Amino acid sequence: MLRGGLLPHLRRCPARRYDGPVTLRLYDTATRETRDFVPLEAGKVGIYLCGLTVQSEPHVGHVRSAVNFDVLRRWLVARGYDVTFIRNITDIDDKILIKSAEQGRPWYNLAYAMRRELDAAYDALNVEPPTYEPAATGHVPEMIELITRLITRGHAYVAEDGSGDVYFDVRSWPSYGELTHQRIDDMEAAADADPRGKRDPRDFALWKGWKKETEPETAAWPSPWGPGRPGWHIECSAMALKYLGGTFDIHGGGVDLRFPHHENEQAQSHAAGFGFASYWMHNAWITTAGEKMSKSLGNSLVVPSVLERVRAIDLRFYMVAAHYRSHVEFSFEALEEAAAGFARIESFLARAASVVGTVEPGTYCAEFEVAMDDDLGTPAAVAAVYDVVREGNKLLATGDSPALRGAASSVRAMLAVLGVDPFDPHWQGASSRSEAKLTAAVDSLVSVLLEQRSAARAAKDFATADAIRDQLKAAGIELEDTPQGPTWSL
RNA sequence: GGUGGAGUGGCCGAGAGGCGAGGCAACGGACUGCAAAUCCGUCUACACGGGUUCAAAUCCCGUCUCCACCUCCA
Repeated sequence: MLRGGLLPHLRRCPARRYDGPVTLRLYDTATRETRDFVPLEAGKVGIYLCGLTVQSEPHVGHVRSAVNFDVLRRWLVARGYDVTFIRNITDIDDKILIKSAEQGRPWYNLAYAMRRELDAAYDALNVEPPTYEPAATGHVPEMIELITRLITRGHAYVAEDGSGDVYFDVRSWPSYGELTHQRIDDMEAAADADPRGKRDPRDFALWKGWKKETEPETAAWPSPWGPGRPGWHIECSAMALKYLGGTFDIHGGGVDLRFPHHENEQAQSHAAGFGFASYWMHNAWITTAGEKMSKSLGNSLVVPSVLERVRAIDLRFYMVAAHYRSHVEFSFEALEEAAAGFARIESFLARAASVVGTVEPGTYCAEFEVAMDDDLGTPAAVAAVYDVVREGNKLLATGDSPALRGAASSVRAMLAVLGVDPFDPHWQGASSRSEAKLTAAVDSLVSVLLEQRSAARAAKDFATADAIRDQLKAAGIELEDTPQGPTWSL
């Protein structure tokens, strides 16, 4: 399992001996501590991540969650685990119904369109597709079964107001509030909310009866309590239990989901007799102007807009360079700084490739492994990458060597865990065929100028040589003189 | 009212009792015809006030400011 220590020539990433077995430690929101990760079944990990409610275009905050958990998944796989990764889609809910009505189109049309937008955003950021992505509307029978089970066990009841709603009875479950360490009596009762046949104002809906006057018939499913649709919380419980079993390893989502969503999921799942999640992980926000993104105007921060200004790989690097439990104050300035830093890593790999050819991803350096094992310490992991890049840059001066190959392959391996390996076909394939043709055309034109410049330099006609360089620079092309000759980049 | 999180150098961002995180920017040096890139070096900070300790950014007490959740928002 231990794969570090194969790069003894690297000063800051030396071979290192561990005192004990390699152990991944994760911060568990439920216990509020970083503890050893022990899977329920050796060698296997089941993860359930709350995906999105597909009601509008995804913004960078949404994809941060996906990126963070994608890194978790990649690291678990790197550690040899067989990972089952389930991320759901909530494709029916109040907001979808309201927005689609406003837009004058069927709710399922809006949900599907936004789902495609979301898929595109995930793909743009190199978030690997989950093992399976269940949609809520495809699992109504499972939800009905779970609700029935809760009613039978005395933890849920049909509303007495004839609405067809079914509620979870929080007073029947003494440990309600356990996940977020709150007492029921301390919770702010939904202010002046219409009790709608609830026994306690904190009871939450498992099933929502169809409202004939305002809701389309297509948004109602038959059930023992009349036509209606599932509540949000029961959806995730039902899908997690179906695909991961009664107990599974990790349940993730954004911090805002801790309450009520995850609290409710846990309560109803436990009340139904299941062990549910062993670890709860929550990623922090990307904020703008100090506020959560959904409160901001947001339009400029939807993923496609952001990607008009920066490359997707730079955006992902920016997200991964911060710890997943830390607030990130989003700004294009900071993003561009991160991109400048990432360019140095890329530039090393490109120059190394020109010397030793393409190297396959190799071993991680020990510091990287230690950092990742410590609750996915990506900031320290990135620092370890920079250490190897620095050593690699020094090695470049001496030409081809096993050490240089080792450094390049190590950098690739570490970047791959973070999902930002520039040689990953995912990023390579981003450019279109016409772009490739364009690049080839520019290259042949630039080559002509470079030959002229070389001739001028050879003749010590530096005025001409510099004029050519300035001309190219004005066209947005930077030159770099290397031992192997001049190279250009945009 | 209840429950969490945050305040770090010019900027971004780690760390969490001692052993210079890292990056960006800037400046100096090496290299270069000059640049660029690269390498070496410089810039030593932790909201405020107390306290504990041989030692505090880190622990304790208090204060200020900000954010999130308690509304079906990642």
